[in-house]
Amino acid sequence: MPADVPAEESRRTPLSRDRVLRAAVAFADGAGIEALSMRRLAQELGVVPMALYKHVANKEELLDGMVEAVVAGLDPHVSGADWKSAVRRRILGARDALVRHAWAAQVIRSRTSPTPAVLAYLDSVIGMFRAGGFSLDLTHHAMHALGSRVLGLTEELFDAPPSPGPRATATAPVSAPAADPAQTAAREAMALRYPHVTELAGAVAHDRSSVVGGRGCDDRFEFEFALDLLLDGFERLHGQGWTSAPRP
Amino acid sequence: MPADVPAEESRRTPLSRDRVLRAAVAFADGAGIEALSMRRLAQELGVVPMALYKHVANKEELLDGMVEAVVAGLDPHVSGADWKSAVRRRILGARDALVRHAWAAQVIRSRTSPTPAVLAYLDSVIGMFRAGGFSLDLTHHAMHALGSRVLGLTEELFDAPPSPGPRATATAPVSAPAADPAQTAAREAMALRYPHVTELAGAVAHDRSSVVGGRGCDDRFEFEFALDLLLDGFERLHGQGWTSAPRP
DNA sequence: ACCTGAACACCGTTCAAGT
DNA sequence: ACCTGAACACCGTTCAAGT
Repeated sequence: MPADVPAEESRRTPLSRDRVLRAAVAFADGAGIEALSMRRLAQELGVVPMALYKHVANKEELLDGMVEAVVAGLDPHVSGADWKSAVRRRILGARDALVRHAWAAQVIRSRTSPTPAVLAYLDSVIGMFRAGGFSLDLTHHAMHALGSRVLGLTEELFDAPPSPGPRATATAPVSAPAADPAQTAAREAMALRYPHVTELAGAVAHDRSSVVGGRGCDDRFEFEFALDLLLDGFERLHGQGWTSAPRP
Repeated sequence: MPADVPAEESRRTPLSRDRVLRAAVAFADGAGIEALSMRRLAQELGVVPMALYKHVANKEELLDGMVEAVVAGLDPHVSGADWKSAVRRRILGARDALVRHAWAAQVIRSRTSPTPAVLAYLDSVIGMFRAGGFSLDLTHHAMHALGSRVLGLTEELFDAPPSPGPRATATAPVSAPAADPAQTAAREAMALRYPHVTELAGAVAHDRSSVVGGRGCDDRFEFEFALDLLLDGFERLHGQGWTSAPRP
C-alpha cells in the first residue's frame, strides 16, 4: 500500500499525470521496480490499464517521469561555500534521496537522455566548478570522471560481498565458525581458488564484527572515500593549471 | 545471424550448455540484449524453447553464463610490472572486451552475486595491489572506489550529451548553424534554463569539430582520465601510510 | 526416461466497438 | 469526443501427455 496516496484518493479524484507518477513512485518504493507494470499500477489506482495512457505515452515516459519526480525533489540550493564542499554536499544529498528510493539508480541508468530536472541538477554542479574558477576543459572532464556518481549513484560491482556457499554467511554469524562440514569444504575450496578475495573478505568481516550488526561494508564510507579521492584529484589538477591537450 | 555459430552447426550438433551460451552471446552482440528471449534464442538454435531448460535452469542462469563467457575470455595474465601499470592495463583490457560486447555492462550490473570468472578476475586485481605492498585496508577501499570500473564498466550518466531538440544535433552538423527557427528557439530556451550545460556543450563541440567525425566525447579518454585520477590517489594514500580508522 | 506441445499467468500496446 | 473491453503479439515457465 503506497504511503502518500491515501485510500480515499485512489478512487475519488480524477487521474492526472502527477497522480500517476506519485502512485508509481510509491508503488516502486514498496514493491520494487520489477513489480511495477502498467497493469498493476492501473489496478493500484483503481482504474482500467488503458486509462494510464491518457497521461503517459508509454512505460518509458512513465519511468522518465518517475526519475523527474525524484530528482526534482533534491535540495533546492546548497548555501555558498568553496566549490569543493558545495559539490560534496550536493552529491551526498542526491545520494540520500537515491537511498530512499532504491529503484531509482537502476531506472536512471536505463534512461538514454537527460530529463529537465536532471539537466537543471547537472547545470548547478557545473556552475559550482565554474564559480570555483575551474576552466571549461577541466570542468568537462571532472563531470565525466564523476559520471553517474554526480547524481549519487553508487558504482559498486555487487550489492553484497561474495559468500563461500549460497546463503552461508547470511545464515551463520561471522564470529561462530561453520559447523556444517560441507560448508567448511566450500570455504576451503574458495580460499584456494580466490586467495586474495578470501583474505580481504576475512579482514573486512573481522574489522566490522565488533560493530553492532556490522557485517558487510559501510556503503556511505565507501561512497565518500571515492568521492573525496576524485574531488582531491580535481583540486590538485586545478591548482596545477591542468589542460587536457598540450597544444602542439 | 550469429557470426561464430555456422549455419550447419545450428541444426546438426546436439545442444550443450556451451553452445547455448555462445549462441546467446552472438545473438546479443548482433540484435541487442533487449531482443534476447528464451523463445527467440531457441528459434535461433532451431530448437523448441523448452529444450534450453535442459542446459540452463532459467533466464537468470543464462545471463550469468553469458557474463561468465565474456569475463573468462579476458587477458589471461598481465606481465609483471609495478602495481599501477599492471592494474591499469588489466582494467583497460577488460574495458576493451566490454566495448566489443555492448550488452555486457548492463547485464553485469543486473547480476547480484559474482560468478567464478568474475571472482577470479577480482582476485587477480586484489593480488596486484597486495604485491605492490598495499595494506588490506587500503586495498579494500581502493577496490570499492574502483567499483564496477574495475571490470571496465563505464560510469557515464548518459550515452550521448544532451541536445536542444530531439535528434537536433544528430541530423545537423555542429559547424552549420541551425536554419530551422523552431530549433533555434529551442536552443535559446535551453541556453537560458541551463546556461552552464550549454556553455560546456558548446566548448566540447567546438574543440572536437576539428577532428574527423569527432562529435561527442572521447569515451576512452574520459575512462582513462578517471581511472588515472583514482590510481594516482591510491598511490598517494599508500605513500602516506593511509589507514581508514585512526584507532582511539 | 526423455522430450515437447499446450497451457498458464503474465506483459505493453493497438484498435475497434461502445457510450 | 471520450472511454474501455477485447484482442494482439509477445514473455518465462509449468506440466501433463506423448514417445
